[in-house]
Amino acid sequence: MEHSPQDMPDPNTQSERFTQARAAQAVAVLEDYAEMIGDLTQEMGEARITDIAARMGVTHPTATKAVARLKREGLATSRPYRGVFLTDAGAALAERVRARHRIVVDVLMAIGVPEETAELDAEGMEHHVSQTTLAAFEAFLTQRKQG
Amino acid sequence: MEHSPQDMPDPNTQSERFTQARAAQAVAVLEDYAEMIGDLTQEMGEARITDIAARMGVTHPTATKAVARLKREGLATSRPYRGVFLTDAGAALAERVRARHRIVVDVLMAIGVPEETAELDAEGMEHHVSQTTLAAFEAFLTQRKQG
DNA sequence: GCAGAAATAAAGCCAAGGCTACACTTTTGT
DNA sequence: ACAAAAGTGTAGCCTTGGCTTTATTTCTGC
Repeated sequence: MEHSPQDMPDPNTQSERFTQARAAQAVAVLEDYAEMIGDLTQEMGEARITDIAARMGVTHPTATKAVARLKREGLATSRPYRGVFLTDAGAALAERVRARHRIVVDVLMAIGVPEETAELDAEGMEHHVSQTTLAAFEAFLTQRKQG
Repeated sequence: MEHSPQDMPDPNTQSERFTQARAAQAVAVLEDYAEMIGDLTQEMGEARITDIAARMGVTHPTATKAVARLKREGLATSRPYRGVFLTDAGAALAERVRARHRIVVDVLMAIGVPEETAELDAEGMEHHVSQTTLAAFEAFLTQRKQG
């Protein structure tokens, strides 16, 4: 006797969702580091490995590895014992990430989430917010402001 | 001349956010598999490795490894060549995850995100939704329904 | 200008979560 | 009943992203 999964999405649809979520997660680290380097460059004049590591909550070798990956992906440059700098592509990514982060936090707060919690949760959530969802978020915020 | 990062959160606060996001990510796989096993058990009578793998979008060895981790964590049981079953703890986790998923999807849709996109994005976002945010989501949905 | 402190680099370990390839059960169909 | 198909298990490889330890370089204070 065959049971059929009436209440579940079909296997193909479902597997694509998980696959996509994994893909989003794979770029999350790049996004976070790019944004961090951008912020530090802007605020401190340069982004040093030690500061990056401290703010990301990792040890400096871990930060160094992440920067190596950024360089490999063409998002950053650095020379030994010197700071890290974003390429144009890296800066563009950082800016997109920064904007998206702000919108996610604003939406959470508009819904009633306290600011610190919004910042906390947004840090993980933002990487999974698609273009479509982001557009809906912006529309929602605009409407709230005007209404 | 010293630049001070006036527009950035202090390093400690910020590192805690990233650390927490990483912690959430670490349990995401457990949550996803637990929910999947629960769903399959309910809908098909049992959860077989092949079905789990197909729906998670991975190969069966990968699913087997994940199940091994679930067993190690006391969330599931299985015997060779037989299906996978959730322990009480696993079933409780699956139910929490299922409920949270539904709420996240509902919130996204209430904000104006199309259903399929909501399902897609929720799959990654949900793991980063804290208790506090979840409570705010529920309040938001209730208010919408009543208003 | 030099010694000690701080920062960076380099090497090597670990677990997680993907994969392929191959071996072995179990189920199925005739 | 037994051969073929399907399902499952196991081994081994890769990358990522953590970590510690140890070297090297740069910076700083006197």
